[in-house]
Amino acid sequence: MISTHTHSKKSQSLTKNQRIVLDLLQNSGEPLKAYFILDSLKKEGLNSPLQVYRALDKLVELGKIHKIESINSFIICNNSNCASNTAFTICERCGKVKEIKNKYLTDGVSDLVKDNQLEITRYNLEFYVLCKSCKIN
Amino acid sequence: MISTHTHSKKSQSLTKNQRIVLDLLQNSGEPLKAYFILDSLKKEGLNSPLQVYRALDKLVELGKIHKIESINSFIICNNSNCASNTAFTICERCGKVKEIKNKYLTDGVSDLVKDNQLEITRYNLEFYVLCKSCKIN
DNA sequence: CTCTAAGTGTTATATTATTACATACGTAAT
DNA sequence: ATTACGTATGTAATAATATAACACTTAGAG
Repeated sequence: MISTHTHSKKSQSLTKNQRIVLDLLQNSGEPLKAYFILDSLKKEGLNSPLQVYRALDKLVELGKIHKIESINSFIICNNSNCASNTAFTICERCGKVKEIKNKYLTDGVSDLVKDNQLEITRYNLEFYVLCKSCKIN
Repeated sequence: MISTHTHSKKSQSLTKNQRIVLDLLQNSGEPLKAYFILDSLKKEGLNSPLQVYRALDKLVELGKIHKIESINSFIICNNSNCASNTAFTICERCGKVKEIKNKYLTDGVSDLVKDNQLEITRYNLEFYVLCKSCKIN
């Protein structure tokens, strides 16, 4: 953030590996596991786990994807700027994951911060649910 | 839950492996990793990861301990009856974990359920913070 | 052009968790 | 008391997830 007139590096400068990993997650829309990503991108030139994990780490850092801790999976961020704060529902029956952004939730988080005098840097919320279609069937 | 006058099985019938794993977590109070537990309990007769994981699974199921997904660790439940709902703060600097139970938070969760018509079966909330002592130093 | 930060490619290895299978144990119904 | 059944055990093997170490390359700032 030193130069002012150049294009922001962060918005453009994804490397090849970061790009292809991001594209895969984007096209998928679903949470994917690192080794699945590796297998899927062998033909694009990814050969080792580390290449995948490095790209994933960077993309998480940039807020472009999220890690869903309880299923060791990564998913594209569907908000433009949720940074490192994430909240998901995960269907216990079919495994379907949805990212949620909810006024009540964010308010709840704010209150929690206030109440406990915590300095929350980020959060990861995982709600296990029975999704609507699984509820019906 | 068929017989009524016998002691509740669930409250008493921990097996030896479940007992020693629970005791370790109880005495520790900190989150412990499965393989650390294994090493610690070699002298008590635990020999394989599976023995540990089976005990841990059962204890989680009984609500006596929780898994903290983002650090692959297990911690004693400090509430008597939070079932499978968990909320933790994790200090990003020192790693210290605290289980939290907070009116604002549970209210927020309730609202979220109402708002999204979700049938939440359980949740796992992990808040990364700078804890008080790390904040000072 | 040169320096530097970040990324790459590769091999090896560490860490976390499960499968499979044979055996034992505890409780309840016969 | 014996059988049947659900749950736990012990053990070996292996799968799944993630990182360390090291030499090399690239892109962008000055």
